[in-house]
Amino acid sequence: MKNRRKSRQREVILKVLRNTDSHPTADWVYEQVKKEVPNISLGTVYRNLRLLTEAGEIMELEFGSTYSRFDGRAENHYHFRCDVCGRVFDLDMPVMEELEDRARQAGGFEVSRHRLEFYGRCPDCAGD
Amino acid sequence: MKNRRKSRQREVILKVLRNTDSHPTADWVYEQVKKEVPNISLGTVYRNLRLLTEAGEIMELEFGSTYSRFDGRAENHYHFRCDVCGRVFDLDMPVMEELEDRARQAGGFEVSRHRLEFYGRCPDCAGD
DNA sequence: ATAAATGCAAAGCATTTGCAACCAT
DNA sequence: ATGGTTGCAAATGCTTTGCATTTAT
Repeated sequence: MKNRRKSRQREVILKVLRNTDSHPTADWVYEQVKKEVPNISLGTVYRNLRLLTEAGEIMELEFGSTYSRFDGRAENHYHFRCDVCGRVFDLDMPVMEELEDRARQAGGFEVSRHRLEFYGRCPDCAGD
Repeated sequence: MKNRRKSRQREVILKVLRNTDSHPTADWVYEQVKKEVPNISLGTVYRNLRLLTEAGEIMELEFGSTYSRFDGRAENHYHFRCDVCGRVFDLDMPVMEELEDRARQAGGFEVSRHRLEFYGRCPDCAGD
């Protein structure tokens, strides 16, 4: 791993992500960070989102095929994605490490992590 | 839903997907189908992959951010993705509908489906 | 006859990258 | 001084789309 220097841009990006639970896209993060660092470029946002993900500081979520969303919480947890409004919610339910044992047995894999997502309608969109 | 006419192209695409368990990309499907329908275009492959997914005949998997992979089995089942070689495997373990109840309780969502994926190393890549 | 499906090529669009300037250590 | 970081813009690369033509029903 490369030596990392700190940068204003990266710090603000991380702060923005830590202060929202909205699972924003790279572009949304860019817009927010611009308020504090007006001349930051989108490329820098992408580069730092990658670095922060690699460093285990944040989590990258790939839902629809278009763009990724980012989560300021890096520890494993589960998500719910609303089919109607597209919002992503963190779920308050325990992470079940046992599931990984079943996957190990199922195919002789070395399992290091898992991802569980639910889909449907959120309370706000329930009546559509 | 629109009326569907049958087309040679769509039939071959579905056949290719049903006869492999390799979770191919759109481009791989395109290359295979070309052997039987030499002048098919990539656009047609994409259009039909979409139609087949909407019709519930196949399943679209979004793993890495770049391209989607497709699975000829449409019923829910779980997957394992190797971090080293990138291959995706179907897991022979039961689908746990009960998980959806926990998500419902966790946030009052209407849950219609879920997705569970494991990551790590496959047997072939275990010694890296 | 009618509308769905196709091939082709152009367009879209999120993400990546090359490069010179800049800045943290 | 050294090399990680940035802004800018051009480039990528998967996927989508417009359009004239073909084809299934």
